[in-house]
Amino acid sequence: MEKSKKFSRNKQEKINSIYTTFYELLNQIGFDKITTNLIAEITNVSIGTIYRYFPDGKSSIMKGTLEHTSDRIFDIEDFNSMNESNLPEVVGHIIRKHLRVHRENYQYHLAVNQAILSNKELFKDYGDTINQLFENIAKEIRESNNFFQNVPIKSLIFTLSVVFNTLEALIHRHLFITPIFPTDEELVHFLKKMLLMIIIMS
Amino acid sequence: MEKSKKFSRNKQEKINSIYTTFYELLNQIGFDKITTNLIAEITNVSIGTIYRYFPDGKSSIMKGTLEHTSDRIFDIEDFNSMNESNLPEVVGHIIRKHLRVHRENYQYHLAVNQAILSNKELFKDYGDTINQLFENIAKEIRESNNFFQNVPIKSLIFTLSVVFNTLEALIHRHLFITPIFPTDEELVHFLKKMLLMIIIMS
Amino acid sequence: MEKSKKFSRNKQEKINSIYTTFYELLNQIGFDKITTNLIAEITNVSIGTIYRYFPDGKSSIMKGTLEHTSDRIFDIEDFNSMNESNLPEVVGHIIRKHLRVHRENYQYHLAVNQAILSNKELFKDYGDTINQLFENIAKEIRESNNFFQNVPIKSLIFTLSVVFNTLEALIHRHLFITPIFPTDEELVHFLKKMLLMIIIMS
Amino acid sequence: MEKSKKFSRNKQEKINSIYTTFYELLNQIGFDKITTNLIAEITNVSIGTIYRYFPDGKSSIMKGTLEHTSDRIFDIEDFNSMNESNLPEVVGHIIRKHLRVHRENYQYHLAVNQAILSNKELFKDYGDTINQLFENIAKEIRESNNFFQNVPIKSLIFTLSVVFNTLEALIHRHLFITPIFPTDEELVHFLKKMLLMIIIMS
DNA sequence: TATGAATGAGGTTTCATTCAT
DNA sequence: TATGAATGAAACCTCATTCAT
Repeated sequence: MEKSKKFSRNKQEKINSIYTTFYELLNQIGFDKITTNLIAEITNVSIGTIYRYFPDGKSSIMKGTLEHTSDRIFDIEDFNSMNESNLPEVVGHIIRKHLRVHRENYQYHLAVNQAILSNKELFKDYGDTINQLFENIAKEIRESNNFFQNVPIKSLIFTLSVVFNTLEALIHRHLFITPIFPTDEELVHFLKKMLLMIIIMS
Repeated sequence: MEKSKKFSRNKQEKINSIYTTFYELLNQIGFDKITTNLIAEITNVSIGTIYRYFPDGKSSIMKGTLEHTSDRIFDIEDFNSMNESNLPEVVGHIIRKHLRVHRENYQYHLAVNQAILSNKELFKDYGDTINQLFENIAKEIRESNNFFQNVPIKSLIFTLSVVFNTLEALIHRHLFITPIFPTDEELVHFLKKMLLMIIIMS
Repeated sequence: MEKSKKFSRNKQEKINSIYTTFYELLNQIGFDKITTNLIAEITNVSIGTIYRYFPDGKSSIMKGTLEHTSDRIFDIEDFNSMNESNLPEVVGHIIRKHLRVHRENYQYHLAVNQAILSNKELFKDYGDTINQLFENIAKEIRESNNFFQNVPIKSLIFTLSVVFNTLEALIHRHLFITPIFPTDEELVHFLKKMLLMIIIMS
Repeated sequence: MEKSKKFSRNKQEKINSIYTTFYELLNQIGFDKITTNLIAEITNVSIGTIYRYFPDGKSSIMKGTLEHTSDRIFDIEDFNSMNESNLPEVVGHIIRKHLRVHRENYQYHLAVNQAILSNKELFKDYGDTINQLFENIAKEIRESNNFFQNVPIKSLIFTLSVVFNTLEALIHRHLFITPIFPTDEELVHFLKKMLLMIIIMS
């Protein structure tokens, strides 16, 4: 009954299902093979509608997806509970979590990387979003955690960024290019040492 | 009749110039914008011929290029001269060289990464080639350099591999995803500390 | 509630602003690039409303604009002041004015010509309007100007029509197809001679 | 038998049939309604082939057609036989011929005008072609016809051009916009007077 | 009566690949 | 073997028009 209507009006619903379809397609066939027509067909939305909400087509949707799906990169709680004694433990936890998230959304993260490589533009805003996130985390952990109080805020943000980039870079290579260590646990062990060193040295 | 004959090259010559053209085009316009017709035109070889030697077109050529151009990842000489006292210096040299090579062949390395992500198959042989290279380097430097003589060969290979992967991972992220440090020199400085740590700790 | 009500106009007001928008758009971007959606957006009227008043969309609006904007082709005053001695002067004035109006509304006149060529139907009424105009002018100038009193009315109308057509034809070609003379002033000079000849010979 | 071949190779034949199809379509449905797909379908040539020979699609074909069909605008013979005594006769002949050609290819000339108005670019080269033609005619008639010998060549070219433009402008208006005279013969009579005047006055 | 979200036919163009010569 | 003209599927995107609200 609902279905027989030719024009169904529910803007947000449509946008969401476009995102959902896109996300699923990323996992199923990868960024390169996705076309606007395919998205339209699967979402059961007309191409016109897709271009109404995403004027640049595929790349607009990818851009939106990056922000929309913007997975919790770091949970602030992890940092808040951090202190001198549990530092290694917390860092280990963060690494493990990060690795797990990437494994669980393997195809998605692969596709995001593909998308970034084929269109750096896409990543511009995402980069800003992440930097914003670092600033927020830095502020919060300095407030709630006296362990970080005498670290200058700028320095804290920068350290966070280097840690994050190192983490991402090595996990990316390990998962998508070639395994750096025979087991994930060895990678975690290695990363723990590296990241602690970065934190301590800065 | 003999005179009017066009300058005709033999099979291998043609294949080589296809590779050359392809490599140059990668750096000039990037993987996405290369078309088989363009390769044919520039190489002065017919499309038919291209498909004769590379039945899958562009991706065959990319695959071949990966093996063909397999750039000297590490120069063995760099390692041979290495000893306890000049270790930091040599590592710094290697990092700088690696970074420079990637910057100078930006599009090529970008394309290689794209190719790997979209077709892991392609990377299989390349991975083996690299592992082979590590073994060779390990053997050679143990022979020529008493600094490494009491390190077990397996351990040496493994350390080389971790160092290389870390180096590649961070340079890749710095160049293709987002700059990790404001300047290349800061990245080099950071990498130097990291890699030395890895070497020392192993 | 009353307060939040948008400023709403009545039917005729809307139609008029659609015409105005259309006319401005013609001169700004040309007929081809105008879309119904754009008209709606700029006029601040919904597309639905546009289709309510102009069931055939763009071409309806063009048709209406032709009648609505029916620019003063000839100012009767110009003729009224005409006499044997100032004939060349007045003719020159009319030509210059005509040319200026076309230059100033280049895109509009271009669009009108395009519209006529692709849909002669559209021009039917316009043609009648113009003929009516000639009759009116002929009558008026005969009444107010004894210079034309002994010319038979039919003949006067016909002469007016030939003059007008010649004028339009040459200005049209000069502006829209290819410049007939290097400068506008040379065209005016040429047209003056031609039109005077036509007038004298008839 | 011939038909069963999937790939038939006859470059020039294909180009010619594209022109033929285009010309016929101009007469049948007009420039605006022609699409590359339609041309391809009717000509029985793939779209790819069309774009191989006409890289800008429709407008390339129109451009080519303009040059290809470039109807004999003036027959040089008409001018060669011209002298002081038969001038009116020859001019009349040229006008009648011109008018007849336009009547016989009404739709084509209409379409050309439409095309020019919607894309002036198209006309650029055509304009040059015509100017070239005037130069050639001017040279030839000065050589073969002592009637024109003491007219400066520049002046002759210019007069030809003004005559041609006036002729075209009025015929265009008479045929495509609104009849200037009740009968063609009256138009011819009028044009004859006008053109002779232009020739004499210059 | 007014709105504007939604539609989708229809146009343009590209390029990997085939195949007649 | 080599050639390159020819193919056509498939991508992109626009915009006139419809219709649920």
